[in-house]
Order: sequence, then C-alpha cells, then structure tokens
Amino acid sequence: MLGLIAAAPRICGYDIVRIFNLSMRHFWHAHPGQIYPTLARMERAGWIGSRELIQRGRPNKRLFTIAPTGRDALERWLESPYENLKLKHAPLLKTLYLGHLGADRALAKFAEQRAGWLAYLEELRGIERDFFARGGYGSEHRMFSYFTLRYGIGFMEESLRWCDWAMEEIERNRNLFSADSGQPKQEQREFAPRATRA
Amino acid sequence: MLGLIAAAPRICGYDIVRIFNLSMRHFWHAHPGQIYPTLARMERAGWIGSRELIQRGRPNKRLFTIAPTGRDALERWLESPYENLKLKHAPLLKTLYLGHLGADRALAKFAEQRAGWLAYLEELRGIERDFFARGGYGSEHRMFSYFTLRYGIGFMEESLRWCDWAMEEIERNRNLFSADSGQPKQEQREFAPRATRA
DNA sequence: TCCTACATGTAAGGCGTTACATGATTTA
DNA sequence: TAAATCATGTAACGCCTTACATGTAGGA
Repeated sequence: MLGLIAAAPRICGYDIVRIFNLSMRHFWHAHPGQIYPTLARMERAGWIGSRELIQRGRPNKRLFTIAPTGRDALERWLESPYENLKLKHAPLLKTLYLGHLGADRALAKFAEQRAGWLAYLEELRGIERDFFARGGYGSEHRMFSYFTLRYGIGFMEESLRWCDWAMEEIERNRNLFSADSGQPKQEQREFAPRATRA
Repeated sequence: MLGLIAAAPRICGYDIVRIFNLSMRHFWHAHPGQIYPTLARMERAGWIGSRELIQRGRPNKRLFTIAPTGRDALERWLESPYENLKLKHAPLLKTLYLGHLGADRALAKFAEQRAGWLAYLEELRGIERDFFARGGYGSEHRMFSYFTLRYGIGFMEESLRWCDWAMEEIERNRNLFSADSGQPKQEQREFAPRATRA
C-alpha cells in the first residue's frame, strides 16, 4: 500500500481496494476489511497523511499521501534481502491427488482447469492490449506495472503448456492406474479402529 | 493431508511435516502447529484412524490411515469445480515498486532475485535427477508427484527468462527514470498535514 | 560437548476473510 | 423496480505462524 500511495498520491482507500481486485490480482490480493484498518494504522504511525474530500451525491473520500517516514519504510522494504518464494497454489495441490479419481476423471479435471486458465490468460492479454492502446510505457511506474502483467502472461502460458504435457503423459501411462479406478482401493481395507497400544 | 494419508497409509504426523517442508514446498506449506491439531480434528470427525507405535530410544509414533468417510471427503474435494487462482507472490509484489529505487538499485535487486531463483531451480533439478535415479514413474501417484515437480521447474525457468527480459527493458528505458533516482521525489513535497476539511 | 534428528503437541498472537451496516446515485 | 457503484468502516471468526516444551539417540 505504501508503494501504491507513493506512486499515486491522493489515492483513496476505495481505489486501493479496486487495484487489489483488478490489476494486481494475479499476484496479490486484499479485502476492504483488511485495507481500511491498515490505512488507519499507517496514519497513526505517521507513515501516511490524509485529508477528507467532501463530495456531493456520493460518500466523502479520504485521500492519502505518503509521508517522509513512510517513504523510508517503503525503501527499507524494497532494499530488504530476497526471501524464498512461499506460494500456496491450490489448483496444483489438487492436481497432485487427481490420480485417486482414475485416468478418465483425472483427464476431465485437467481439461476443466485448462479451460479456466485459458480464460484467465485471455483476460490478461486483454489488459495488455489495453495497456498498449493507452500508450504503453510512459513512466517508470507504468513500465514496472507492465513487468508484472508480462509475468502473469508468461506464467499462464507456461501453465497451459504444462497441462497439455501432463494430459499426454496420463494417456501414455494409463497402465499405471489400477483397474478399479475411481473405486475404493486396497489400502482402504487396511484401516483398523484406533488402538491406544500397539 | 487426506490425499497424503490415502497415498501412503500408516504415515505419521512427522512425515507429513517433512513432506510439506520438502517435496511440496514449491506450491504448498504448513507448520507442525497447524498439522497436528488438524490431524486430531480429522480423527474426531472419523475421517482418519490412528494407532500408536511404541518405539525404543525415540518418541512413539502415531500412524494414520484413511477411513471410508475420509476417502469420500477427499473425492468431494477432488471433484469440486475449478476455482480461480489466488496467489500471493511476495517477490513479484516487491518488483512492482522497485522503480522507486532508481534504475541501478532496481537492477541490483533484480540480479539478487534472479540468483535466488536460479539456486531454487537447481535444487528442483536435483530432486528431478533423484526421481529418475529411483526409477521414475512406477506408480500413478509417483507420476502425479512428478507432474508438480515439473510444474515447479517450468515455472522457475519461465521466471528466470522473465528476469532477463525485465533487466534488458530497464537498461533500454533508463530515460524513464527521473535524474535524482533513489532520492526523494517531487510528490513528497505534496504531503501536507492532515486537515479534517477540504 | 554441542547440535541435529526424531516425534508430538500447546498457547499466544497476528493475519486475513466474510459478513454486515450505511445511504445516495446511476444503470438495467 | 431492482441492482450495481461509490465509499468507509466494524465485528466475528478462522486460519496460520511463532515460540515453546519434552526427552532420547547419534553424529561432529
């Protein structure tokens, strides 16, 4: 949020909410219930300042501007050393266990996921066309903003290539699935009621 | 966890902890403080069963096995409709605001990140070599497990290509940065102490 | 001798999500 | 007439992380 406010002074909380939901959602997200309290906390800490804009016909806005101490905090974060990726990728997690469904149902799930990812890729490509229609680079911040978009596009293209490859692998290795695919397997019979002692 | 227990009956909590820290960490993670209470909850719900294995010289183990109701719950999750990706990608978020540091410091940060990602890629490639040394596919579950590894490798390769491209773009567009890069910028002077009325 | 691995767990606190409340204006 | 948009915020709850506690065995 400090980065957003530094890049776009006199931004209001609602704009930040929309940015998280739209142009940033391929790599970060946040909800109003977290955004507004955090803005209030940053203002109490002196990192940002605000003034209220009285509006007719619609709710008043609170416009935020970054303070020197906030800019310092932002730079400290930007300069802080690289930390390893800690992703939570729910679709990939599900993928890992799709084999439990047997080859056919697994392939159907892969196809469903592929369709979802393709739709998302098209959306990102639409944003890209829009970006160039509005003049492309033009400021340092717009260039960096395009970087993240490009990352999202490359990431989705790679994900689709992976989907196609994985589906071919499943076809090629149907023999690895047990015959009663999708039905309870052998291990199930190994279940025994809990005993406190071995 | 249901997927893990279904794939490897008589697994213990500690093994699950290690799997989250090692072979799954490129797309999911969890800590003991969450894993053990959740196992207890799943057992109370009747999804899994456990028995204790008394050991000499080391702490006793609790071995888990999936129950029919747990297998049903797992299948319900696997069959549940695709949901959009909701990633939190901290390095990319930081990248977006690296322009605030000016071209040179931004490039240095990109290089640092690239190095971290390359090291991670090498690690994943090591796991891949190990996978083939141990016989490659051989069960349906091992194939799916390799799928996620392959995803991680492709993802990191794509990330590195992106890093190289972005660094070239910064070099090519140095003119977009203001001359006093890294120093406080114009907007800072626009900061004014908060006024309750406009 | 000190550290690490094994193995399970609890407690505190922080982070994040969902749902709700308000109320005028514009669009379908 | 109903719904969505604008705009800010609170409250409840759940998820997640961090830190800690315990105790033996084996390696550096």
